[in-house]
Amino acid sequence: MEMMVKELERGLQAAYQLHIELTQRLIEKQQQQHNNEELMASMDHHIAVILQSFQNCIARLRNPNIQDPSIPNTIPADDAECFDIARLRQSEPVVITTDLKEDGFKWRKYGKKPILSSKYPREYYKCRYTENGCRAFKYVQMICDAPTKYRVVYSGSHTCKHLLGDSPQMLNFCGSSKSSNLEPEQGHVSSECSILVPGGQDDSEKAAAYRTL
DNA sequence: TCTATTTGACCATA
DNA sequence: TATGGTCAAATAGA
Repeated sequence: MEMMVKELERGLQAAYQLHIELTQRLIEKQQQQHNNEELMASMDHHIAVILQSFQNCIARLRNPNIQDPSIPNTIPADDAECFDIARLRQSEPVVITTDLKEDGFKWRKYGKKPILSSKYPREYYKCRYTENGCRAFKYVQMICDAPTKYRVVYSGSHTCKHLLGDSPQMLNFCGSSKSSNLEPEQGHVSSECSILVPGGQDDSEKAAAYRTL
């Protein structure tokens, strides 16, 4: 049983890595030629399906009582400390990344706070174009330093068009509409180093995903 | 001089 | 009341 979970987690992690690398290459390619939105959207869709399958299986194996993926799972206290459960329950997309390079948007840092449950401070960012009505924001928190990993939590939706390379089709955080009722832009494609955990998913899936990282 | 970052203070919430 | 989130003045860098 535990071995099955481990194997699934390994597959999930590999799928995440594939997602990250493919997305990164496609973004690079897109900056040279602007005609591969269909390919990106298609790739994103297939990878999302793969990731969801892994997450569902892991969640079910870890908690056989789960009848439906939408039913929240219980997360061990240890994990709760690591992953800030209060935030997870707000159904925001979370990204675990090893670097904080461009994610396709321009951000302005507006705050930094030490977090009690973590030895690393949390940094708060808003979209650079909030004055244009864009309500996207995120916060970044280092979750370990060797190797360096950051958890990035996104909230709100980008309504601005100021994306890197002026490619408005590049990214929209599907499922992040808790604080926005705006429609997602056409062709949501996750960004460089992104591991999307859309808000529609349940906590057990998220927790399963996090445990692998 | 403009823009981005830092940081202390204030506010909201549990 | 403790904690997290945001604001805004001060500061740094280009």
